[in-house]
Formats: sequence, C-alpha cells, structure tokens
Amino acid sequence: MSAPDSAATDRTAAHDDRIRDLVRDTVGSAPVAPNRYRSNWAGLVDEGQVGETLRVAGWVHRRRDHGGLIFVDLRDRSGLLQVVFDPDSCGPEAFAAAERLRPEHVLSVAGELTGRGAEHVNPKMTTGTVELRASELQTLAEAETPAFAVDEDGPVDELLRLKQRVIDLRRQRTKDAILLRSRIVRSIREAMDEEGFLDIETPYLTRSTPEGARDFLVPSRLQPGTFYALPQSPQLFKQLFMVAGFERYYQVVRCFRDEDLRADRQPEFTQLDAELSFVDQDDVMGTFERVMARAFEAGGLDAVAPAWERMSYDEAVLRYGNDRPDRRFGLEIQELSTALKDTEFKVFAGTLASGGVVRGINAGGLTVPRKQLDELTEIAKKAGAGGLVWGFVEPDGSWRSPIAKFLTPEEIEAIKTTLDASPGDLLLIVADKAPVAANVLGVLRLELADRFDLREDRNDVLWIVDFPSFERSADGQRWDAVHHPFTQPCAPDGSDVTAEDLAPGGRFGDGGDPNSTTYPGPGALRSRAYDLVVNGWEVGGGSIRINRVDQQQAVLSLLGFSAEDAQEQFGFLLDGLKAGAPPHGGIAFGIDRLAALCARRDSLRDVIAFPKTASGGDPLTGAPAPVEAKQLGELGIKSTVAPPAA
RNA sequence: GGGGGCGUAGCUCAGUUGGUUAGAGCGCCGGCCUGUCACGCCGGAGGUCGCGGGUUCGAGUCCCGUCGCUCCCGCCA
Repeated sequence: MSAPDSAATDRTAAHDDRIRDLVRDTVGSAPVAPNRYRSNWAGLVDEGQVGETLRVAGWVHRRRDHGGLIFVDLRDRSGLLQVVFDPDSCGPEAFAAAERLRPEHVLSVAGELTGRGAEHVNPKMTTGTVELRASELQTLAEAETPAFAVDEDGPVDELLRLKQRVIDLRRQRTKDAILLRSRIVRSIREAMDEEGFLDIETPYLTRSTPEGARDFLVPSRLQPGTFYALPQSPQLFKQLFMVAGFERYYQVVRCFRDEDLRADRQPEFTQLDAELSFVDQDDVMGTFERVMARAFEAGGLDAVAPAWERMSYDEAVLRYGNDRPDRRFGLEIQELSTALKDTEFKVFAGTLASGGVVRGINAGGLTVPRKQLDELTEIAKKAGAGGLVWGFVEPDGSWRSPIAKFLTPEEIEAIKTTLDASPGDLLLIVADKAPVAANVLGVLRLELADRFDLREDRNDVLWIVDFPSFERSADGQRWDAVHHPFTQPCAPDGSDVTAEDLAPGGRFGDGGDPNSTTYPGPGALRSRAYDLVVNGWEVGGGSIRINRVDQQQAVLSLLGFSAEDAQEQFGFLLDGLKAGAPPHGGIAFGIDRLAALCARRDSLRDVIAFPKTASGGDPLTGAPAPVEAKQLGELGIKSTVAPPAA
C-alpha cells in the first residue's frame, strides 16, 4: 500500500512545485518602484545583477546563526533571498541587530548582490546562485513566535490554520493556492474583456425568490418586518441586462446559499457570471471554451484544447451513473436488460417486468476480498439498491456468484459478453428502477476508483448537454425545473416549443403519457442547457433562456405558479420580457472550484483566503456572533433562541 | 436532522492489558560556533491528556454526556 501512497505524494509535490513556478509571475509585470524600503523583489534577483547595490524588504523566513556569521532567508511575495550578515561588511551595530532577528520579524536590508561561488550554490532555491551581502539593516517590526512554522508545509490542524489565518497564508502551499486563484481570475478578466463583455455590478441586497436553495436574509431597518435576501446568483438581473441591450455582460461575483457545507460547497462562493444576446447554445459554449482554455492555462491545468467533447445527459447517466462523469478511469456501466430479458431469476425478472433495468460494471481484475464485497454491498444499499449481485469469472470461464445457480449458461455467457469479461474479472450487477440502478452503480464506480487509486493522471473536460427540462418533485405531486425556471425548453428533437405546447392539453403540457409521441407531457422536454464537467466536478453550467413572455408564463404555470404568484414573485422579469427581450443565454462558472481543481486541492477552503468551517463559522472573526439587543430592536427582530454561552 | 473519523507539550505525533514521575521529533529560551541553507554542538523550560460526569484501590486508556473540527447522507432551482 505504501507504493501508491508515495507515488501520489510525489505527484502532489511535483504539482506544488509547478504551481510555485507559475505564480512567481504574479509580481513579474510590476517591478518595485524603489523607495526607502526596497528596490527589488527578493525572489526575482538573478546573476545578471551581481555587483549591484540593492535593497530588499520582507520577513525573516529562516535564520542560521554561526556566531560570527549570520544567514537570513528573507521572504517577500516573490520568494526567498539569502542575506549574509558579516561584521566585516555590515559593521557591529547591524550585526548585533541581526543577532536579535527571529522568524517573521520584518526587515529592510541593503547590500551588494554577490555570486555564491560554485561550492555554495543552493540548487533548491530560485535565487540560490546569489546572495545579498548586507551593509545595512532596519528591523521594521518584530513578531511573536508563530503557533506553527511558516517555513514548513506540513500538516497543521485546520481549525488552528483558520484561527491563525495570517500565519497560514504566509506558508508556501497556502499562499500559492491564493496566488494561483488570482492568476486564474486575471486571465478570465483579460479573456472576457477581449470577448467584448462589460463588467457591470448587480445588487447584493435583493429580494427572496422561492425554489432553489435557502436564502440568507437581511432584515430591513427602514421597512421593519421585511427582508432583503442575498443573491444565490444574479440570474434575473443579468437577463434584464440583455433586455436593456448590453448584449454581453459578465461579473466575478459573490453568491450566497444557506445550505449545509461540504468540502466542495461554501455558503458564500464566487462565480464568473455571464450572459450574451442573440446567441444560441453553440455560441455560448464556443465562447466559453475559449475563455476557459485561457483559465485552465493560467491555472496550469493541462486539458485538450477546445472544442471539448459533448455528451448527452442520458448517456452520462447510463454510462457513469450521474451527470458529472469522471472519465479518468474505466468501469463503465453497461445495460444488461436485453441480455437478460427472458431470465427466470425472480429478482431480475421481477425488476424487468415492472419497468426496471439490470445494469452492471466490470470491475476488472481487482482483488476484492469478501469483506470488501460486503462493504460494497452496504454502500450499494445506502445508495438506494435492494442489494448487490457480484460474480467472479473463474479461470475456466465459469461464474462464481451467489446467483450463478439461478441463471442459465446462456444468460451468464450474455452477461460476460456484454461486460466484456475475462477470467479473473469481478462483475457487479444491480437490478432496480433505472435512476436507482444508475445512481448505485455510479457510486460504486467512484468508490472503487477511490479504494484502488484507479484514476489516470490527466484532466478530463467535457460538456454535458440535452438535460431534461423538468422532473417530478420528490413527493411526485409537482414538476420541478432541473436547471431553473428561466431555461428554454425544447422538443426531444431539439426543435422549438411554443407556449401552447406547454399549456395543459398541449403536446408537452401536464398529464401527458411519456410513451406517447404526440402527447408525451413535460417529462419529455429537453432544455437548452449545458454543464462543464472537469474531472468529475461540475465547474460551470448555463442555458439559453426564455425570451418570450408567453412561454415564460407557461413554464411558471407548469411549475405550479398561479398567474398572480408569478407576477408577485417574478413580475420584474416578466415585465422585462414584455419590453422586448432578445434571444439570450449565459453561463456561470465556480471560481473556487476552478481554482481548487487547478491547485489540486480537495477542499475549497484551500483556495479561499478566509473560508468558513463545516458549521458555517469563521474561526478568525468568530462570526456568526450574537448582537446587541439594541441592534435587534432597531430591526424589529426578536430571537426565539438564546445566544450560545460565550 | 442522521452516520463515520479525530481531539495528549507551541506544532506534528507515540502512549502496550487500566498501574510508579505522560514521552519523541520539531519549535522556543540560554550558551558555543565565520559558509550555512531543515546549519551543527551543549543545556533548559514547557502538560486542565477538549470539557463534564461515572466505573475503579488506581483512568490519557473503560462507560455516559457534551463541545469543537472533519468526511459523508439528507439538503444544495
């Protein structure tokens, strides 16, 4: 087990080095304007400047005191430079001051840049061929000993890292992730500017809209009893920009959702949000293939140049079990229903008779002991399956499986053929309703990839398209929008649908028969929506919007809004559409996720300067915190819960 | 709301079947050291074993509760 672990560690270290090299240029285009503190970036001096008198400023990264000679590695944003304090060149006063230096003290040093000589070169340091021979030292500030070492990237308790975020942000690995993020955002802004987008701001204090995630609410003082909501996205505002005629809008904008956190979910997160007019789906996707290719390049994420592959939602769910496939490993899901259509094995036959499916994956020659098979079965059950069928293909081609005796040799042969099974392969099979079988096998697929470290060391980028427009709500009583209610639906063949088609009794109106070609109901509608998936992460998504008010009203009606409710909650959008809206569409990308992908971090907290913990708190500031009764009074607010004891 | 993991020195961790005074590395403090770069050598300080309760002659270790962090499910148009 140690071999793959150390290989993964080596890959991580190599990638960290790569990022460090990439982000050095975040200062490169801005030379220091010489002043009393410094004349140069410490990490960017080179042999060409040997003999020059320079001044650098920064923090004491490390100090090596040899008694009569002191070495200080001085750190600024650009990197490290070794400074040598020798009484012969700096004099006794500066030398005494250098003896008092401690890690993280802040200093400004002047001296002559000298070559190190072959025997003293440090190849591990970017500036390892030179050093600054100090002639003058100013200690600008002293520092308390940090709670953990700035000069090491080793593990530190994350709560402590967040409480002492200033110290953590000085550490190479933490700092590089933030610098890489900045580099990515800069490349995006440059690309968006070149594509003709306008950066226009939208309000953070807005109104709450139903559906979607829970809103963060802000009580109004001037209008007691009413509340603003922080935006989950600027969706409707950017559509109004299109109505207004700005044609190409973008914003790097904070969005808010009051839901439980995950490693890949923060309550406030940043999106590249954009909208374009007079475009169709291909226009939007093409534009953002160019923009994202720039962002990936800036982030050091090697991906095949655009245009990226496209896959339908249905195909993704069938082959990978979800709509954000990770294709860096095999284990694709196969349909076995046809091969087993005449089986007499009750579990499979019963599932097929009730409209379910039998699907399986070939886990290949993985060595999975019985204990792990039991664990996989538990995982399958937790994901919704009634059970998990497993089978080993023996060297003679026969099948070893708890259900082998219930299947005919022909059926076993058909399964082996469909799953392309060879001796030694482990086959996993699930029989259930199609969505359940897809989900279970998708979960198992990812579990196997985690357990056996199956992912190839490459990046996989693809678009998912042809989403369904609507799906039954969890309680089965309503239709919910899969993307959002402003997404333009289309017929299964991609053609336009009218408001009449969506109305009760229309082709795609409520009450249709999914099996009918003339009256299939809302479930048959596709949407002009698209998601960008990278390495199994959804990093962006968007759609062509509805630009005609009758169609928008029909969709809202289908979703269960009365005309009055629709006007009350979305009147400003509907009125906007009445003002003459161009065909338009847009997209949004999660900047935090992009940065985490490029930096290869598992958690968004690593690419956010001041993130929240899993319980939504900020250990640095102590937010959220109780407020004075007076503040609540001014807002007309009374808490029903006592604040937690301090 | 539910399930799993973690919590011992400033940091990272070890701590056996419940048994004497709870250890290591790094860091910190003091001393020595003119070519180190994770400098080296010598010496020293530093502990509410997250918190509360219980079992026991005896608890870092076992039990119950609680807090915090973390991963996942639910949730996230």
